[in-house]
Amino acid sequence: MAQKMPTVKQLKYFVCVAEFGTFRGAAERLGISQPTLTAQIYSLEKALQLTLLERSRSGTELTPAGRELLPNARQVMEEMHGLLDQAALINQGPSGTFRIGVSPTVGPYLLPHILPGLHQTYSSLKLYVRENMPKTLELDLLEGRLDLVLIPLPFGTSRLTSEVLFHEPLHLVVPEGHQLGKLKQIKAEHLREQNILTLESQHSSYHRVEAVCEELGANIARDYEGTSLDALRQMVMMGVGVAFLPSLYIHSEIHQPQGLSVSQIEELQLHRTHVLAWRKNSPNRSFYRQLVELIRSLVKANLSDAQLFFDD
Amino acid sequence: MAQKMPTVKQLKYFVCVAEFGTFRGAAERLGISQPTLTAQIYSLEKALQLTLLERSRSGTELTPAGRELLPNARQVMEEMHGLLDQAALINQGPSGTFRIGVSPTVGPYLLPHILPGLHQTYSSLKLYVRENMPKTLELDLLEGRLDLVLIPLPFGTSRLTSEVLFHEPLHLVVPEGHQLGKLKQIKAEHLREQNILTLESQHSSYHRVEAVCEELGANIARDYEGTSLDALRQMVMMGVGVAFLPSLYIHSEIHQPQGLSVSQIEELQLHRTHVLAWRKNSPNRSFYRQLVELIRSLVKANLSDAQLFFDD
DNA sequence: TATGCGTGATAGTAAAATACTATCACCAAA
DNA sequence: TTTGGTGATAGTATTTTACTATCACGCATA
Repeated sequence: MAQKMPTVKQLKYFVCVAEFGTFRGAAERLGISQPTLTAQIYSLEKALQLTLLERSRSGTELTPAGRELLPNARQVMEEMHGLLDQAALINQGPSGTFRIGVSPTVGPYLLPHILPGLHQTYSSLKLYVRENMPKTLELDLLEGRLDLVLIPLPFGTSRLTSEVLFHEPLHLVVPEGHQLGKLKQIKAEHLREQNILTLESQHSSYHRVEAVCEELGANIARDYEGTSLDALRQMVMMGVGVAFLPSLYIHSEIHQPQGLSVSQIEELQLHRTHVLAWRKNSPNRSFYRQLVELIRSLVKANLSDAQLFFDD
Repeated sequence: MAQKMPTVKQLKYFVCVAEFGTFRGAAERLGISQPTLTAQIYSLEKALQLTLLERSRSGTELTPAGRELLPNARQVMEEMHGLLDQAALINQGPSGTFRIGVSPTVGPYLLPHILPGLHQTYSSLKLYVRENMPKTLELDLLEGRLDLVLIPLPFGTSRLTSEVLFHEPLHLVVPEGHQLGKLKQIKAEHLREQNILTLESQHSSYHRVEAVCEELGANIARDYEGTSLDALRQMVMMGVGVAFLPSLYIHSEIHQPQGLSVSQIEELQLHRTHVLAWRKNSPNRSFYRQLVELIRSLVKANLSDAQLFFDD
C-alpha cells in the first residue's frame, strides 16, 4: 500500500496551523487561501493515515498524534533549510571538493607556493590532490574521476580543454668538476657525445628533450632512465651522465648546488609548458578559467625567482 | 527572489541518479520515464541555482557542488522517513502524550492500580496526569488544554461526552468509641443531629451527600469544610464530626482503621459515579471508548476488594 | 564510411495536483 | 433572531507532474 509521500510544504503548513491555532489565521500568514490550507492538511493526514488536528469552532488543537509528529515535521523542515543554506553558500562562491590531479614532476614543487593563496581567495574550496603519471591523469579526467589536472604538455583529446599556466625552463645539470661546468657559456654543440639522462618514457614532456639532444649528436642513456627528478639528480652526481632538470625543481630542491653545476643553454630554449585542464562540458568551466588566472598571478607573485615565463 | 522549494521527491530523484550514474537507469529504478527525471532534476537545479550533475554521453557525474549537497539531500530524506516511521508507529496503536486530568479525591487512589495495566496494553502511550478541582478540569477539557478527564459526577456540558467507569460507595467514618460505631447496623435515622463533615463546595460530588443528610436532620458542619479527604479523616479522628469517605480512599489509606470505625448505611446507598470524559468531536474518541473498557477491567481485576460496583 | 547503440534533451499532450473564489454549515454570543 | 468566526465543500482555473515520441550527439563496430 503505497501512500503519497508528504511534501515539505505540507509539513510547513501543519507547523504553521499548530503554532497559530486557526486555519484562517495560518492561511493568512502563509499567504494562501484557507480552503487550500484545509485541503493540504487533509492531504497530509491522509498520507499519514492520522488525524493531526482537532477542529472546532473556536479554533484548532493538536491531537496527541499531532503533538508527537510536530517535532519530526520541524526536523524535516530544518534539514531542508540546511540544504538550502548550503546551496546558497555554494552559490556565493565555489565550494565543495574539487579533485585535482598533478604530475609528480611539478606538483610537489608548485603547490606549496599556490595553495595558501587559493584558500585565501576561495575559503570554502577544498582540493583533493592526487599525483600520478600525466597519461593516467588524463584518463582519470576523461572518465570523470578527476575534475581538473595540472600537467605539462603534450596533452589532449578533443573532449578536454586546457589553459596554459606558465612555461618552465629546463636547466642543464652536470656534476661538479665536469668540463661543461667550466664553460662560461654552454652552446648546443657542446652536447655532442654527452650522456644524457632522461625520465622514463611515460613522462612525455621529456620527449622533446630527447629529440633535441639526439639531433645534436648526444647519447640518450636509455639504460639509466630515471623514475623521478631526484633519481636523475642522483645519477648526475654519481657521474653517470648529465641531465636537464626543471626550474621549479631546482628552485625548490637545489638551493646550494653542492656537487652540481647548473646552467642554461640559451640557444636551445628548452622548457616545459604547464596547463590546467578540464572536460569541455564541465559545468564549472567558468570557475576553472578564473582559477587559471589566479594560479598565474600566484605563481608570478610567489615564484618570481624561479625563471618561469608567461604567455602575455 | 523567492525560489521554489525543492521537494523531497526531487531530492530522492537526485540521490538515485547520483547512485546509478545514468538518467535512464535511475528512471527505470524509480519507475518513472527518463524525460520526467530529466525535468525534475532540472527543476531542482533551477531551484538551487546550481548544476548538480555533469551530463555526458557515457553517463552522468556529480559536480563538486552536487557532491557537497548529496549528504544534505540524504539527510532530508532520512528525516522524512523518520516522520513516516513515527506515523506508522502511531498507526499501529495509540502513541503520543495524552493529557488526562483527575480529581484529587480519586486520582491518587485509583491510578496506581491501573497505570501499569494501561502501559502494558499500550506501550507507546504516554499519560500526562494533572490533578485539579473537577470544575477546573472540566473547563480545561472544554478549552482543549486536556484531552481526557477522570472525575466524579455531576459533570457535563453538551460539547463533552462521558462514559461511566464505576460506582464508588461512600462509607460512614466515625471516631473510635463513638456511639454509632457500636451499632451492628446503622440506619438512616441514626444520622439525625450528627455533625457531618464534608468537602468544600467545589467538590460537587459531595452535594448529594449533603442533601441526603440534611433531609435526615443531620447538621452539615459548614464551618469545618475539608480541603481534602485526609483533612476530613483528621477532623473525624479529632471528634469534630463524622464523615462519608469514598471506598477507594479507605481501601488505599485506611488499612487498619486505627482511631476510626468504618461502616455502611445500606438503605442510603450513598456512592459516587466516576466517568471518563472527552470532547465530543475529538478524533480519538474511538480510542477513548476502548480506554474506558480497559480501565473498567483493570479496576475489576486490581480493586476487587474495594467494594466498587459497575453498570453491567 | 555507414550503421547501430546508448546517452540525455526536447516537444507535445494528458493527467494530477495545487490553488482560487464563492458559499455553506455550525455554533456561541449579543 | 442576527452576527461573527470557525472550518468544510463545491466548482473552476492554473500549475505541475508525467507520459509518449522523437531528436541530437558521439563513440564503437562492421
